[in-house]
Amino acid sequence: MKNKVAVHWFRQDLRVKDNPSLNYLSKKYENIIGLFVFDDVNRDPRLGSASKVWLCESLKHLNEQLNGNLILLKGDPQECLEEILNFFDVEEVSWNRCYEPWVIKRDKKIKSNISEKIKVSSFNGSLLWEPWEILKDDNTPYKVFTPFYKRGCLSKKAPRNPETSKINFFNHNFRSTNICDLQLLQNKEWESQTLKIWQVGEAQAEKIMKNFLEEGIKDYSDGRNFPKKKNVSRLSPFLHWGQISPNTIWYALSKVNDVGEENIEVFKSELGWREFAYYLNYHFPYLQKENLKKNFDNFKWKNDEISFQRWTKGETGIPIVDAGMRELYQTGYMHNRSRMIVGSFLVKNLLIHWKKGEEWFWDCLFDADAASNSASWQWIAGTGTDSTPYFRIFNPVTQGQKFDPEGQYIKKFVPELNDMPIKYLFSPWECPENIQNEINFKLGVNYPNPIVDLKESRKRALLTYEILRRENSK
DNA sequence: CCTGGAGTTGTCCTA
DNA sequence: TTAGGACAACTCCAG
Repeated sequence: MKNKVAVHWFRQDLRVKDNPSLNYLSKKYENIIGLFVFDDVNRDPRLGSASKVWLCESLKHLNEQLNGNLILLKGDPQECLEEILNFFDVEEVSWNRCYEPWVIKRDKKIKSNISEKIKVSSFNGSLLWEPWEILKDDNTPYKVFTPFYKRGCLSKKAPRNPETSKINFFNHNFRSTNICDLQLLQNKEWESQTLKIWQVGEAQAEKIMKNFLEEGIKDYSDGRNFPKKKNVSRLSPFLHWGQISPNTIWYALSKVNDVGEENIEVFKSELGWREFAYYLNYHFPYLQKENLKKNFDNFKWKNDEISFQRWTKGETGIPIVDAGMRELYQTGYMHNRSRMIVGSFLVKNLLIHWKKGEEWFWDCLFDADAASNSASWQWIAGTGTDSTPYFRIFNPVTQGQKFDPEGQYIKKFVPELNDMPIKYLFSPWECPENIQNEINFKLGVNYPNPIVDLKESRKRALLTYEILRRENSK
């Protein structure tokens, strides 16, 4: 079987290590062609701005890993594949699966079309457990995380062990689009600014993981709640694009010693939440667009564009919320604790539809992931199958005091409040005028008044839910 | 089919 | 100051 050419179609698996499709092909074929298609035809929704930046950087790295032999094309993958099949003497095409509804639909069609002339194989390169393999005894999908994870996943077979093969990428003379011609970048200041704290690529993913396992995992269970601490992995963008496999992380965790079983288990369960999001998106393909809990369909969301804009800019006048939103805009990332706080604030205090928040995150996050993003927004909004109960409304003042006790996170992203005494840092609207004068600060000038009263808006949210409940019981 | 226990991440009030 | 219970009811899940 040697000396034949096979095509590996890269999608959300931009890595060479532990890549099941590549492993499979490399055992059968001497020469492998690596293809990436920027599909701007079928994609739903379109890539967010941050994702485009990440992808652009990633493709540069991947091309280097392939010694410049990555074939980069733009358009409809079906047509691109046909072109390659006509040019080379291709024996087999293979890829790792994606799980978004639109991709499943697209790939199914492509597979049935080209498998008439050529062998096509697909693999699991991005999940620890296939969504269709985890079902309850009655063969229906789980809706609650804990039984899904513990009984559904952990008691099933262990995840695939990571494996890396030696791969020969074919030195070809086929056309390849210049990365710049994909028009992923708009030469905006924002693009280079956000990238500053990141280095993209497979090698970097491994480095970050190693560093996290040495430094961050130690106090993960507790420390992950504090935005200023270095206890979160920040591997999410790499996981999304497959620059590291969850399997690699899963088994690397098992080899870590002396950091406490609890920390390891909690981090593993976070990988479990990622699985759960993909699982929900697979079994409930409307996850991205509609409430999982249908009884929320009549909820009276507010159409408040002005408040929404101020939320996106981090100008709500609530320090911890603004810090989170500015972290997002400035770094393409937001700490998990802040995500919950700003999410709760948008959906409950402002009564703005979770979909609006989901879309903003989609555009700004380097780790923008359709399944995780939608599932998490539905969780915080209370519209998900297994979500926070509606009466649980985060108090951003308390949250700040608890999880940013010294205010370092707030001050980093909201430097206007640098001199604010800690007593008023989380609620500057309570700072008396004489103290404001002392620190040369004026509320409403140097930093905005809060756009809503926290107590009032909390009451209003509870009332709105109460109305929904009554409407539904009619 | 029935039944009982459980459900990521909170807040507020009260004693 | 602090710990404990209420918050509201439902659906999910497993025996």
